[in-house]
Amino acid sequence: MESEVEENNVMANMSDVAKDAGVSKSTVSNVFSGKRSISEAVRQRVLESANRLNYRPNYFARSMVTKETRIIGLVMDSRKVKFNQYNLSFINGVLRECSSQGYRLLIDTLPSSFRNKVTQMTSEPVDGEIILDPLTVDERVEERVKSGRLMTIIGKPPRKYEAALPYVNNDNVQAAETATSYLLELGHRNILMINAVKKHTVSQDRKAGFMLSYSKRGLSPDEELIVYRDDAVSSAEFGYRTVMKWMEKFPDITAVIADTDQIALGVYRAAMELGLSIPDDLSVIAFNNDTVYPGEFHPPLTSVELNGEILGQEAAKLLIEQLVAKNKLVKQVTIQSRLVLRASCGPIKQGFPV
Amino acid sequence: MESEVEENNVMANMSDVAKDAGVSKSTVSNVFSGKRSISEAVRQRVLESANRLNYRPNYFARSMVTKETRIIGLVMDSRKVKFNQYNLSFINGVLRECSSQGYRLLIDTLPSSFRNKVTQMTSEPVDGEIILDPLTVDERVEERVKSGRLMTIIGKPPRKYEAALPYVNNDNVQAAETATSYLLELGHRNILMINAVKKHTVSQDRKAGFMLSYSKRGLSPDEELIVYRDDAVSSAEFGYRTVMKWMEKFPDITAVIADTDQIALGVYRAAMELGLSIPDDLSVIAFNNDTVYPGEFHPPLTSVELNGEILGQEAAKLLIEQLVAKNKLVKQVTIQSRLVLRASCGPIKQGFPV
DNA sequence: CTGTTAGCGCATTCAC
DNA sequence: GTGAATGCGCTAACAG
Repeated sequence: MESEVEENNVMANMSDVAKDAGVSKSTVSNVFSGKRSISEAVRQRVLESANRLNYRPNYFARSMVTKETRIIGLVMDSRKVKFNQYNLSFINGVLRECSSQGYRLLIDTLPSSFRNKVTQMTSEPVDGEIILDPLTVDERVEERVKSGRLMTIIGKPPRKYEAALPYVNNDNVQAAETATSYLLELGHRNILMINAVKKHTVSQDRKAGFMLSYSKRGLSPDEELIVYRDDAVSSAEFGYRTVMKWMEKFPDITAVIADTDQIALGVYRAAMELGLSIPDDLSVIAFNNDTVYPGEFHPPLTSVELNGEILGQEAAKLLIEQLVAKNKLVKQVTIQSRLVLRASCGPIKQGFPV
Repeated sequence: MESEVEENNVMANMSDVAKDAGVSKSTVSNVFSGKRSISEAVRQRVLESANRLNYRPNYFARSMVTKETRIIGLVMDSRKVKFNQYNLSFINGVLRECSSQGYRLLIDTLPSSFRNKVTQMTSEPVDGEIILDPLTVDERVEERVKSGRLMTIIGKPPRKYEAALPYVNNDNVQAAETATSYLLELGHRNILMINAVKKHTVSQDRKAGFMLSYSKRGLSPDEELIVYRDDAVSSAEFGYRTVMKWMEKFPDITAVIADTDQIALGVYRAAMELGLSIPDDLSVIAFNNDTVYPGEFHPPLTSVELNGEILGQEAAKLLIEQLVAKNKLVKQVTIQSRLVLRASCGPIKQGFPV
């Protein structure tokens, strides 16, 4: 009993197994690495010994000589130490790809205060990294470019590196255009666009798509109907207040495009309070950020699926491609969004002013 | 130019730095490990050389000799390859603790089909692990106990190891009792309890807390008012349908306890449709699973905060304690839930039957 | 306070 | 097919 426990704690190494199986170390090595074929008899003998001794090749010793870790790093925004729900969909996508290609995922969230201490200044134990929430000027990217580390960015990379770094991103112009066009086709003309925060580039892209959709039809929107989210109140509250306020000033609004699910939550409440039926009196579309499931709205929310998971998966795929190619291949992937029709949009009411 | 790029790609090692700074390898080692004090002059000289050569100590080489990785593994349920939003709060908690103690987090999600291939059978590059979503009989735990690996479990551990393994868990009995007592104190007697799925142990604990609260007051609930969630429809839909159905059969229901935020979403909709005002006609409490922010309900949802983040943080803390102590210390942490009063509950209407 | 030496556990030349 | 050396980059004992 005692000794059993003892054995478990002291990890056997390759020599132990070689000795036990009566073969040389390199034979054991080849059994586990599969690099050279070993006779089935010997193979079995080695595997048995290994099993009996509870042996597994040491991850680090192997990595040290092969110079690869088969670990991918996920680098989050260091200003916050928290993933949000949209990040979660990226992660799940990354995870799916890693899992299918045999990579592990390391969350890199050590504050720079830590990393800059001399005793913490180590190389990262990863083959490459995925950068989340890139900034227009991003020192994480800067630092990695300088030391020649491999990476892929999710989102729009720092302008400086836009042509030099691989990234995956949504086509935000197209996303907004898709939503807008759908509503225009239904006959809506006065569409309230509750946009992202103004300082994020995504809001500019969305505005562009919105405008583009109108102008392609020889129309032009009332720019007063584009309102930017502000951070002061919660998303739902902002959606609610905006609709309440704008509907009063522009009573001929017949449709709303909402930046996120949560905003749509507020839009729904405002509609309810104003006695507006969705979709009969008001059509609603949201850019889906996987926060509230569209099916949990009533009526189910028509949305532009941003596909966070796909983005994450593509990012992982792109990074692993680089690792295998062992050079920095610069490839940019744009994911088109898809409009998923549910029940929150309808044609404009007959007799309404157009 | 050329050579600059070249230098970046070929990682310098300790000997290079030692040579460049004119000192021995061990001096360089000590500068970076901080194990022995080095004269400031030499220290600076070494740091400069390191900086110039873009040197950082190799993570794996260090780990190989120190026998510690300063990496914690997060082991998810291998049947699914996806984190849900409740998992996310655990992760954020774990991350916060890791970040403050200088540990990295490795997501372990490789399918066992992969891990069982001989060429993939390596030791895990972690010092210890946190197990998510434990099952009543869990082979992940089984396997780790056998090989003597350190771990901490979030949730209720397999019965077999309940006394032998460290874990952190909510006090689900207390959580349900708190919610129920609050409503009973407000005068409610007919409380609809929309419970978790029956096969999960949590639903039994919640039922126990519910019953306990009544019996402490010499009351006893109508057990028909305890209904278990089923997986057939979405959470919100289930909440909606249940309230619609039960209110018809038991029109004297004046309060609802909902298993999750999403269910509460459906409860709110049902109330709206039945013309019931919250909280005047119907009080609502939910166990908060961080899915929809309570403030995004209208009126804001009173809830029992399950504190997923705290759970995650405590789990990490517990695991790191073990790592430092270098032995399996068995300690179990129970987190009490807190009732957060918002605006969805009120006293029972006067004149109502009690 | 600094330098020398010997491994950590493995993969990878080579010979056989 | 198999086995004996060499070294990956580092830390930890030494000795000076």
